[in-house]
Amino acid sequence: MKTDFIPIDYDYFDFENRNYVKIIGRNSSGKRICILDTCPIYLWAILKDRVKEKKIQELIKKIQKIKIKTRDRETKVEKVELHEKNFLGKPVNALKIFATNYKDLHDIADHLAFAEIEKRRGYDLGFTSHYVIEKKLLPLQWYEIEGEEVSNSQEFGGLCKVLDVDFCVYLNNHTMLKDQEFKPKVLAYDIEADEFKIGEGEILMVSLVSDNFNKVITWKKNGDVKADYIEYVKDEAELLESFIKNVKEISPDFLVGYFSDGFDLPYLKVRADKNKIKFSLGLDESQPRFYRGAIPTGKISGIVHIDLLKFIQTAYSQYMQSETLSLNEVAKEFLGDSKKDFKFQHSSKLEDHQWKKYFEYNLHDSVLNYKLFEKFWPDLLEFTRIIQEPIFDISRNGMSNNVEDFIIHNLNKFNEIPEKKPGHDDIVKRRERKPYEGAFVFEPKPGLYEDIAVFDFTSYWPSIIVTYNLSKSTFLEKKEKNSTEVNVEKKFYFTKKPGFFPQMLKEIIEKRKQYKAELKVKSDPIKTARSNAFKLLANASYGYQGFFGARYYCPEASASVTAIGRDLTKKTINQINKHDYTVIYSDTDSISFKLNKNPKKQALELLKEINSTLPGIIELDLEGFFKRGIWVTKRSGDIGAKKKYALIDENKRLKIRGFETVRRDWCNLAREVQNKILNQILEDGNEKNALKYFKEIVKKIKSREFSIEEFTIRTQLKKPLSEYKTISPHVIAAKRMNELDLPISSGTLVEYYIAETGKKDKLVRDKVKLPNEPGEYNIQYYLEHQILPAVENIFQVFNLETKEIIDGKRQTKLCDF
DNA sequence: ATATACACGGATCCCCTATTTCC
DNA sequence: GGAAATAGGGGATCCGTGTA
Repeated sequence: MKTDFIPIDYDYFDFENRNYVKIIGRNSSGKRICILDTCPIYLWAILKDRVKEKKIQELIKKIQKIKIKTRDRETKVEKVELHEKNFLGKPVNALKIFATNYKDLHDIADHLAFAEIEKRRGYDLGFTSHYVIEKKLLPLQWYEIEGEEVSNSQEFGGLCKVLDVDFCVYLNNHTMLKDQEFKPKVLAYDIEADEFKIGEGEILMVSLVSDNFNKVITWKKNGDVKADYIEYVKDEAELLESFIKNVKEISPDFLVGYFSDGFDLPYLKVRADKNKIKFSLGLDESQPRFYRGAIPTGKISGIVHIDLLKFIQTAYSQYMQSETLSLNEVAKEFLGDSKKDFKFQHSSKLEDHQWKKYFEYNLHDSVLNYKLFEKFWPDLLEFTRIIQEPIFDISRNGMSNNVEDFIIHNLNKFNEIPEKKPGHDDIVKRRERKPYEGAFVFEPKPGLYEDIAVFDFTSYWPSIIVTYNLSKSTFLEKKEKNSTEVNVEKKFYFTKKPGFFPQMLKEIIEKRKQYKAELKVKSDPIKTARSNAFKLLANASYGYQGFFGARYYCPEASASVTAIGRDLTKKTINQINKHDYTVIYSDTDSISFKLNKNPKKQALELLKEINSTLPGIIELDLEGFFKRGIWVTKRSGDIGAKKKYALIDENKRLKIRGFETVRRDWCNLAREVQNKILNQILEDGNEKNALKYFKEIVKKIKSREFSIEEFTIRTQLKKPLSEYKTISPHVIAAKRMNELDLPISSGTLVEYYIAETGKKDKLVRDKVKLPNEPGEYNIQYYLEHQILPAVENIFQVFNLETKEIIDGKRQTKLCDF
């Protein structure tokens, strides 16, 4: 049969010792199709230089005879071919050694201890990656496929018969089609249970949201709530059965949750086990499979289970305003919507009239999940297409994995044999490496400045990698003729013959440029996010080379990137200073400078001039013009603080970096007060109003006019309690929570405040109280350790000693101004 | 489990010295 | 009067959270 087809979910199985791929997807009329296919499996044996033809032929014969007996099966080398390939950019002779099953590749590699063989590679890729590379049937791209329909056949042990799809096809050939829209079928879900620990309590309700479909399944009939979205069932067992039934009826491509890898899906599975119900969500009636990790991963056969939290974590968290990645905050930021108001209580404590709210709350969580998926779908799609791994993995992988997968799937264009993953010993050694020197940060002179321009290099590190061809495969052990020389601690040399990694990176940078251009035409949050996501992928490519787990680890390249970057930034600073401007500050790829009464147009001319001298694809861009900006001193000493500044543009929009205002581990009041003062000073151009405001605040604090919430300090636990060497206030707070049976773990955002104790406690931690513990905020602590530190350096710019305002002394210095 | 380095700043830890306390 | 305990100063270290 012939049809169009878009591959969505990839899985594989063994039949008669051979690997087969099982791809679930759709055609344009919405029919669900399963494709079965196989591909040759092989590894590479890279031969040493100058092995004679005769020797090679002998070697091939020897390898062809390899037979391996493992505990459960017998296998052999199927055939051996000689190829001319590249490895790390250098031409090599390599034997392509074919096997029956990809799981045998490791064993075969172990049997290749021949003197003629230099290295063995390509045995650690995984079958799905292998298949996609071999057959180029790429995820989420449209194809015309042709093959034999096997829907009702007994082949492969009757696999197709149990599969809940419209057609099962054994693939003969496929050609890529022009892109057309694909609107996936999405089902969002969310559960509510009494206990947080997986499977400890009963599941009270589960909500499901899809296109024109809203449902809450529950067995809690308290309050007799009537609503058309509620489906009442008898008990938890029926709830689970109804959940399975609903999923099967809707038959989504994507089942979407939030933290559902770590909560909803495993919870459902454990409760199903307890109720002796087979949790057969898969299209082949299989139960979800969980893969161990810090947080388990839940895979459902044929339906892509997406945990939005994971994708947001790797792709967006760095660029978000939200301080936590809770569904509520993320929904607020991306949807302008939030969770329904409902205070969690144990169901036994709920009164009848509260249940309606609970159901609505539960339903709305799924609504948010559904909407978030819609928001992120373009991004998931782009990431999947460019990286070429199944979306299930793309949505969960960290950035290093994404970069590496991108490389792996593009190696064939360069006739490259893949490098292997580092082994345990390599990793240990790599982790001991001293950090290489990073970016250059200019020490600012504290002060309030007027009329500022900010330039920045676009995708700085990646464009240096591309321009100077810096990577593992281009790194030279010794100086060669016509090579690039980089002065780091010693001299590093790189060939000028373009390497595959820099060339691939160029593609990512171009994508990023394209999205940024679109963003400039018309901005919306998702375009911003997408542009940032590609920026992240590009920047991660730089980090990747310095990452100990990378196949293409090359700290020499990373160190060279930053060395070149430091030089170029400094050179550009000098160039700007020479043109009658004054550089105030610079960090890595950005330079802020005073216009010194020169017109903006002139600064843009300078930008053009600089750009004409920049090498390769390196480009300097205008970040913006600003009316005023403030830089302050460090808390210790009187030198200018780096990574701390605030700017205001013509439209009174603030850009605050590094200040306590943007740090979540400071109490709200300190952050608010600092924000207002920065805003006021930058708007007014002087400190008068700000100072008046500050004095009022101090008075109010002293007369206890604020509530405890304003003083709550939030700090995240970054590891298990037992691993802390220093018992800091947030550790004490966490310990207290633990005693009260409140759930804490690595990652928990601990909240506490510093209270009056009446005693002469030396340590801050002795004054810690949890938000709901009765007490009064410690006036002295908050003034001296939160409010004052937040504003002191700002007023110091105007030669004001704020300490005296707190102590209530007369303001002598004020008159001096 | 894990992209990199640079940077700030609070709180505690730890060592040393000076002072106080105890017998 | 001498030894032990305590206080406090200051630098080192831990820790969380930013910027790029």
